[in-house]
Amino acid sequence: MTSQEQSLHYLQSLGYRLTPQRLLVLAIVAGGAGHMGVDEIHRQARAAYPYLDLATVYRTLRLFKQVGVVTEVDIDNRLHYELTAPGEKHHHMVCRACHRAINLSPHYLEEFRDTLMQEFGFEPDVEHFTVSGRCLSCREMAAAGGGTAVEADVGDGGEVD
Amino acid sequence: MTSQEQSLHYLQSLGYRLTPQRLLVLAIVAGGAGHMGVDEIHRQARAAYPYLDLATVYRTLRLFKQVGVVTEVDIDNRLHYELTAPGEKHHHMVCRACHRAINLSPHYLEEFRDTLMQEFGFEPDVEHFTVSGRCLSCREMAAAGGGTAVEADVGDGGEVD
DNA sequence: TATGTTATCGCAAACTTTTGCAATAACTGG
DNA sequence: CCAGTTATTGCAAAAGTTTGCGATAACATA
Repeated sequence: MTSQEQSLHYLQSLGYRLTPQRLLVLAIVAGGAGHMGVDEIHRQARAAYPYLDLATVYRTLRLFKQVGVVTEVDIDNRLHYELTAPGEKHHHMVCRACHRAINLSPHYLEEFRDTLMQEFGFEPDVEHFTVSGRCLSCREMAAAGGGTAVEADVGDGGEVD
Repeated sequence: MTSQEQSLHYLQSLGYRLTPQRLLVLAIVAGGAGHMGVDEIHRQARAAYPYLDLATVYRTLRLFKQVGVVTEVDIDNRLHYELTAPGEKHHHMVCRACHRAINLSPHYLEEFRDTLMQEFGFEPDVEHFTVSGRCLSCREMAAAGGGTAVEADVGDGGEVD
């Protein structure tokens, strides 16, 4: 049983229905390399099934995220999704300057999570976890370029995961 | 010199201009108790200066956040802002079920931050940090209510901060 | 104080994401 | 396999947030 089929069984066991739209979106996210933007998922989905609406894509991805099938990453104020790889989960550090996403092993979060659970009874969503910040190269660049007030507008950002 | 005036001087020292709109927005956020929604800030601002546009409020708050004057908190997919209190900074845990925000002392983040800096050279924005998850009471409720697939729609959420 | 430069504003429109609603289709039980 | 229940869809519209652009006003210099 592939991991896709597992996800589908899991959805069904939770009482959700298996629709062609959901199969399609899952297949596309599974097929894509790394994080995919919502619009790209929608575009690919339309190629196979032209009637599929953007709202359905959003709803489907929200559901997938809720049950843990996909992982949501916010890159430059836009939602991106990737398959949650069980066993080799990872989180993300997204640079606020170049918008590149760097993988982060869950190991770094475990301690933090445990502390929050013990101290506050608060269960953080480490499944869907993203830290924003500045990556090494952007920090170096900023240090070299020096401190103008008006921040340089950064282009599209580069390859991701 | 009040902390508001300090913020304004700081803005100016970075090369940003001091405009009535910025003074107004800063005063309102400083005057509000706890996190304020963008629309509420806008409404209050309009009372004093009816021409002030929503886009300006957004731009102003984004700038304030960027320079660290305010802290952004995402509550149920809506942006909220509060004054960054230097010396007594805190972060937030936002419950994804009841949307309540619980304060989190920076102490819990320091170690995490140091690790990321050392291992990856990545400087996380712990200034503007929010963990989503489920709070104690919502977890207990979920455990009692048990596992229907369709999640109960949760109301407006309660007091914050 | 007068003048030039340019960051900022207001407005309008775009973009991203969410939501209401009637029609449809997935699952259930007979 | 058929009918009933209701989750899900597509569509349209709203809500929240961002952006382009010409006009304005803040700051610097003289």
